[in-house]
Amino acid sequence: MAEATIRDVARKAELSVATVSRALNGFDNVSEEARERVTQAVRELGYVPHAGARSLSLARTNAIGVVLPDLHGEFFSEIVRGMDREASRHGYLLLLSNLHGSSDQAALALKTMHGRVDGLIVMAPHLSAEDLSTGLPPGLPSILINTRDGSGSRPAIHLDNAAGARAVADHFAALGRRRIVHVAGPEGNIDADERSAAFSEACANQGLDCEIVRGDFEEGSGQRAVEQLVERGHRFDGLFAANDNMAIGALQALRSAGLDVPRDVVVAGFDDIPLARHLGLTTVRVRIAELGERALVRLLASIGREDCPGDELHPPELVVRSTTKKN
Amino acid sequence: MAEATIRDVARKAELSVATVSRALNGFDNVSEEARERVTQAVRELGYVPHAGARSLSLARTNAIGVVLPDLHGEFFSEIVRGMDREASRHGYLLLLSNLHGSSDQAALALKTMHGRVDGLIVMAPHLSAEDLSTGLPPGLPSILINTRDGSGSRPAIHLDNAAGARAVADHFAALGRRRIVHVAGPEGNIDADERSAAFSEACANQGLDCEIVRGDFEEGSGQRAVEQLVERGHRFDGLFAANDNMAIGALQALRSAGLDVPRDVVVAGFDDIPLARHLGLTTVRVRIAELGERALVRLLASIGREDCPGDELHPPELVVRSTTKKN
DNA sequence: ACCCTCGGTGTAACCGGTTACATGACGCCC
DNA sequence: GGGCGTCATGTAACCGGTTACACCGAGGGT
Repeated sequence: MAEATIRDVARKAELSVATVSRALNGFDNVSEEARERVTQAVRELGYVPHAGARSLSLARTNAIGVVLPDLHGEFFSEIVRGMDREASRHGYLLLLSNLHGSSDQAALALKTMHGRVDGLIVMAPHLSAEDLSTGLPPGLPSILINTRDGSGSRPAIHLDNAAGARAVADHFAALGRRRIVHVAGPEGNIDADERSAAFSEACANQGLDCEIVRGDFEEGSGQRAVEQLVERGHRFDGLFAANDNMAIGALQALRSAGLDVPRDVVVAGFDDIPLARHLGLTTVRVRIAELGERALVRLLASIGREDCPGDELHPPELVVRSTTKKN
Repeated sequence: MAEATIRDVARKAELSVATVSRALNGFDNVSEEARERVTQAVRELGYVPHAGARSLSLARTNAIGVVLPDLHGEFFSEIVRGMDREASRHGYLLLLSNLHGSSDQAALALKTMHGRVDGLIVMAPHLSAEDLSTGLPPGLPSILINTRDGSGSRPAIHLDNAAGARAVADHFAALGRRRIVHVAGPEGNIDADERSAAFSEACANQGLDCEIVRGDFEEGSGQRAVEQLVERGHRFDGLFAANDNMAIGALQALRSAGLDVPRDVVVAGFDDIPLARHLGLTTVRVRIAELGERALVRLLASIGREDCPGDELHPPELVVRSTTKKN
């Protein structure tokens, strides 16, 4: 039983494909009788329209491409959830592509989307502006999230990493902490870079001593960072990790080393993943799902008519919990 | 600048579309010179092949449809991650569709996939076998996860909910607990139903007293369940929630009520989300990502050649942590 | 010199839908 | 009865690729 096509339906209903197509799409210039015969034939044949073919002739796919880096769990799940919520509200599907790895692979992933989607959401904190502009199919509406883009010519959404980092430095200063450690994210990642640059600047402004060690956004790297600091006898009374994952690893290591949080060391993270709330971790809240939702809204707008390109800066918000609360 | 098509490339390179197509796809019966001219023209025009059109003529999309219910965060993220890992290894993209809501909507979502994907992964614990068989496009390879399917005629993967639930009951019995509460998931959800049925049967076998209250898989419902039990003075020394989310809510409520875990009440959940490890929650480990990975592997197999339909049962594993550890 | 093979190329049909345009039937009005 | 508008329907081109098949020229064997 080969798949039935619209021509099979037309034959069975003794009508032309045009009429069948019109009937299926609810046009009003179709007689009641024809409509009847069509639904009958559809039922008998078990016909299901071929979405791919439809897209081709309509030049419209009702799908949005989502290109994400290989993300730490919570963040990924939340941002996709936000996008999905908005997408399904408007009858769009999400086509997912994780670009693990090299920029060649990234360019390929972007090209693969052409002709499959009506628009593209790209989040690639580790790609250069150049990789991006060569990779992005021209003429395909797209929106960038937390991505380097010199041009400013495309719609983009950025997280205000600097504001978040400053809030943490100010908070530490207000608590009277002076010797701070910052566990940064991987070099070249734009979020990591912005957070670390803004944080050390803010520390300098507040007269805080700030030591930077490098991590990779994974829990284990936060843990190792603290272990090494303790081992070489570095003293500090405040720790800011560039994301919650690393902060959580750091927490464990601090406690293993017999240091009390928040008495001996105050700890803060970044992102506000659900786990942070449960562990009482002070952090910078990002409202990830909203970010995804907003990206989709703007993308749909720019698919509809020409939408103003331009950056949009999402303000984060410091959430103080027990890892920095004086008691 | 309208999008360049393969015919534009052919014109510019002064070749036929056939030769261009062959050159682009790396056939070996193309002269070196022609190949050269094609790459040149492609560069000048900024040509990117139209994946949708390609799919139509090849009858192959290199995409897998994933239909999931509206999932609690961790689970969603993990299972998609597993699928994605395997998919991108084989050059497939994932087309996501969350079927929030009614079974009409579900049927629609399934149909929308026809002609866009080479295969379908469906996880719909709340759909009846009937809804499914009417909704699934025939002729499209598919695999079901944790889904009611009377027929057994399709490839399917099931979680051994019963074994997991029994393991918890046995564990509680071994700890000497007698008065047990089970916070079940939403009625009609196959996972919820299987867990609750197996658990109460196992309790009966072990001579345990088991009270069942209903939740909805969300954290808040676990919390409320405990609050109500405490309020009406129900005494119990063991609690098994049908998932970790609810177990976590229950934990909070127990502590607020001044009950000590594990001394007064032992608590266990189901799923082993990352949070469970951090909170020391005893639970039934599901290896969610592996489940997703495995689904994809089997689906690809059944796309290739005819693959044996049939169930596959994934054994879960009890992980004992501090919420039930005698100290 | 002839035939055959073979490698490179082009023409046109095809995938499964949509839709501009043509057609033909019908009713209405003068 | 002729002209016209309206409505349901059909024919065929089109979306942007792939590919079966035809074609052509060159080289080799006898």
